[in-house]
Amino acid sequence: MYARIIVDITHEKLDRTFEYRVPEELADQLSVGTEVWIPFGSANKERKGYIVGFSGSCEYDPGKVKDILRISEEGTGLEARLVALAAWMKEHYGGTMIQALKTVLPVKKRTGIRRKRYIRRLVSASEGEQLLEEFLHKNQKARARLMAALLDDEVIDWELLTRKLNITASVIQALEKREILKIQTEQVYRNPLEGKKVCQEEKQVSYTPEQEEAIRIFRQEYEHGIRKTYLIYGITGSGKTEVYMEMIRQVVRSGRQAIVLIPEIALTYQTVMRFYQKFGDRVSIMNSRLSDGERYDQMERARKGELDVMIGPRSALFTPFPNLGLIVIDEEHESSYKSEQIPRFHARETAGKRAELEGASVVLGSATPSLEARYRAELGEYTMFTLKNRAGAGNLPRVYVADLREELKNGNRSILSDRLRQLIEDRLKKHEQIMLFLNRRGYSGFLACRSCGYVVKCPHCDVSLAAHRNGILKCHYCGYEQREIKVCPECGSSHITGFRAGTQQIEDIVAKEFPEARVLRMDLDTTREKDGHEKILAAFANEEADILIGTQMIVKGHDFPNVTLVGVLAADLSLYAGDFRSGERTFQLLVQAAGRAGRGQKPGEVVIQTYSPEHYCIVTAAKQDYDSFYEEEMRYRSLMGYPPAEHLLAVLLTGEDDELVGKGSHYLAEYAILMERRREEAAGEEQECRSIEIIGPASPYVGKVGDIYRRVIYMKSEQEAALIWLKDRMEQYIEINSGYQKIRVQFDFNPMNGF
DNA sequence: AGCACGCCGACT
DNA sequence: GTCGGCGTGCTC
Repeated sequence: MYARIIVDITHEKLDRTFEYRVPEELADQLSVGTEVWIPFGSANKERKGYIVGFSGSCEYDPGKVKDILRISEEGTGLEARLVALAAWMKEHYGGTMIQALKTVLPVKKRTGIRRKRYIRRLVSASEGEQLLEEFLHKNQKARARLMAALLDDEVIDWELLTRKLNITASVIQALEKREILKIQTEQVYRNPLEGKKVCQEEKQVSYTPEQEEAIRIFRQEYEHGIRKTYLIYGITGSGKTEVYMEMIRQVVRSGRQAIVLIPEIALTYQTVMRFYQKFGDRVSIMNSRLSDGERYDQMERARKGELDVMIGPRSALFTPFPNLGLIVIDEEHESSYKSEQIPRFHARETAGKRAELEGASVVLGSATPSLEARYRAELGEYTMFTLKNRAGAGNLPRVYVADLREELKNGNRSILSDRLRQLIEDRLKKHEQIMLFLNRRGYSGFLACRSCGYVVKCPHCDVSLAAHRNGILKCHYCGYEQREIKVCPECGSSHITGFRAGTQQIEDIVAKEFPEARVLRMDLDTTREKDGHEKILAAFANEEADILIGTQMIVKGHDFPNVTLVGVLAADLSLYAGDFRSGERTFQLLVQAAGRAGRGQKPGEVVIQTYSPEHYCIVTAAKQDYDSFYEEEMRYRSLMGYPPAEHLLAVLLTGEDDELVGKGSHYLAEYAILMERRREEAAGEEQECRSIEIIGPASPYVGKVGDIYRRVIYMKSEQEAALIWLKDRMEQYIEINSGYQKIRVQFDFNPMNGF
């Protein structure tokens, strides 16, 4: 018997499998995911590897195949469970086992010099010049290149030298021996929370009856060994965090550990401190600002049992706790929980699998639960707790919907409705603050009638068509095309145009209309500088400005007590963004934006400007009525077969040659149809078989990025297993066919953003 | 990543 | 010839 093994995943050049013979005595102890020691390379250096598969015969020259040495002692238990999780991720999200392993076991052992490495020049500039002469004279090109680089900069990082200047490690090492340079590694280890004072005074918290109920049921079930997924649906201010903390305390008390996932953007000092105050130094945080070393150090502390709670974004899900008891996912609906890298896993689903492997529970929380989570709750797979009452003071804001069609009829062509303009004036007088929010996405515009609100949609997919410069309207799901229309088919108006408005333009308009107001703008341009984000928010919090204008980024987190007016300038922009989640995203954004108004003592008001005031997303958001929104949205998803009603697999093909990508996607779609037909025939009378619908290939929203061309094929099915089966077939097909060598194919299950 | 091998100019 | 350094390709 032979095993396919991945050798030491820390090196990218070894990103493939090798075949090894399985010794008789080990045969019954090995399985996929087992960590083993193997001889590798001409020196038979002992290295660790992971088994990713078995076969009876070997493809490689049998004379050269070596034996597995032994099972790695460390690789049992925890490690094996994480590797099993990686195998599940590979299966469910596509990609290679190596990519999956790299995601799950982020920074491997501190073998030698991992982390960031720098080269420092030890000799003086004049000595360096001499050496450079010497190397040039002796025709030692690599050394000369290195020396010249070191004369320009005393310290250079390793990657730059090896990648860009093509200098090999042996050259650097040779010069190190001659004491011309020094190899330095960044090695700063510290607890990111160290130095922050711990005030462990147990504040007496009183819970609302709803909070108490959730805590009681969780405790009861947890004590009885019941492990499952809970969904806490709680409006803003209903005290979800207190509930999580009590649940975590319960779990920690029983000797187990907890992971708390929060969206990167919400990883604020306040949130972390709340946990820190409750759990002291047995809490650690993980964020993108930590260096690899610090991150590894935190992982190591978790593994050794020095921590009880880990807080962090998506990647914290893989914290190697020895005895994991609970995974909390706050703001569960956030799209940042879906990975943009292969494997494109969703933290919610992956947390479910990890919890199952570890014997842990999962708690999801949101004020606007994702359709997926709410649907699972309805199916009875999740237990839902509802927190409808605010824990503290504070009232829900008053929401107005401004009909931009009416404004147009009354001769107002401005970007600000009369209502919004009046309210802005009022707030400026009262010295209260205002947020203006433009929910723009970077997609090409859709076509809408400014007179009646009609939006041109795809007849097959019920998503808006995207306007292209050549006067063609395209559907990016199925490839449907039609000519741009000049007159609205509903009302005959010629005011049918694409939407185009940027934060910059809005800033100009606002400045012109309210010259006395102090305006801050927050978008990609103004936050590019380091900490630009925080600087702007801090300035606004200090009331250095009256009006803050921005995109998505201003509505998440951050309380500004003096903000009493929020204006959503064009709700339609995200409503017709052209993918099946547009409605859900719009509802979430509107509810969140509304939540920004009136966080302090003063009551808040919200103005939602739209051309479609009767659209259910707008109506339900204005009333803050999640349940009605869910009903409507779910009806739409079921009708169209979109997730979570059915499963959707997006296959994204990219490559430098447009024609090649076109052909490749065409053949792949043909092959998928063929396989699907064969699958149906094979299943024959077996009733379990349901069909897969294959749509496309089509050009995605962004048909070309840099010089890379893209195509997308969508596949829908009620059965996830059928889609996984088809994905496996396609992966095989791609591997055998040489035509796909120059095309990258990615799979994305239930994508968050349309392509 | 490490190691072997083949290539190339420099020097005994 | 042959030595030392460079770049490339392979490792089951």
